[in-house]
Amino acid sequence: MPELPEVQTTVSGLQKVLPKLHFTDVWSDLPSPINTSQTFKNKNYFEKTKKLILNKKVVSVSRRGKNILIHFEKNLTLLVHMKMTGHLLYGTYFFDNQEKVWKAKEKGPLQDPYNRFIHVVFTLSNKKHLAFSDARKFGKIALLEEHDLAHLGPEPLDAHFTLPRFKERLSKKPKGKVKTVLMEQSVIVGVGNIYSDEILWLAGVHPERKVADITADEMKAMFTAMKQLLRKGVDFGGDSTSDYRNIHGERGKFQYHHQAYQQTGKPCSKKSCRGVILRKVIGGRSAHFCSIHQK
DNA sequence: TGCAGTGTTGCTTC
DNA sequence: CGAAGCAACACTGC
Repeated sequence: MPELPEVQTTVSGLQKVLPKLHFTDVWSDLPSPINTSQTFKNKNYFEKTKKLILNKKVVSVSRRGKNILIHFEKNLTLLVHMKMTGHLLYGTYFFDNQEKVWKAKEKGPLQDPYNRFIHVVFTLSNKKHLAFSDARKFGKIALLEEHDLAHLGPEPLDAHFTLPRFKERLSKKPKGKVKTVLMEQSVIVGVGNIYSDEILWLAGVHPERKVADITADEMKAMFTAMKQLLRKGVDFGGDSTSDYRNIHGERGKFQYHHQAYQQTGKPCSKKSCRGVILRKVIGGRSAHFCSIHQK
């Protein structure tokens, strides 16, 4: 789910609704949420954070890599990472005392089954809610700290991110397999399993090629494919192959344009290529690629 | 029915 | 130091 285009879709949605509002309450089903040490899983941390963010106006919402940043007045920022199965959902919710879960009042996409995994609910000053659902509870919600973003590579869709810079970043890991390196957030942010498969299919590069052996032409092809596919992902509102939803509970449409990801066994759709899409575990992730044209 | 597979990432191990 | 493996968790689908 959430790679750069999905996170950007969520952020774009939040940018339309959150600024100028403030949170009037925060609920969470402690101690079940959310991920590791300094997060909402810790009751003291939750209470402390709640006290800090309540009644402060949201100034803006931004994205850094796959991190969502909600900026409040007084220089306070809340970081939300959706990891595998997180969603931020905006709507009017109510707590069902019988079933002990939050439910959306609206009919429509927000009635989605993922509501039953809501673990955090922010009540907003317009009486609506921002709910965080997360089936696998890998997600992270915490106050932003300096070191959270320190290790991150450059933004691939930034206009200043050029081909020479792309080569320079990848060459930090000359011995790495190219698919793995593309997904490393310290090299470039935003690319995950789906988009890396699609980028390498379009560029015609085998996912297990060592970075040091990639030719200049191939570098250029990967760079172009990366910009093109991430933009396409944003344009289609993200990828809902699995459970990604935007803040209104609606699906993205990038999944209808996969050429490689989860296309195992299908004929390759590249013009006059006779290949078939293979699946292989590379670096612990399932990689999908054409048997012929990705060399 | 059981087990393999699922977007991420950070920690441990070699 | 870097690369690889695995754990965090819970569900879906074959």
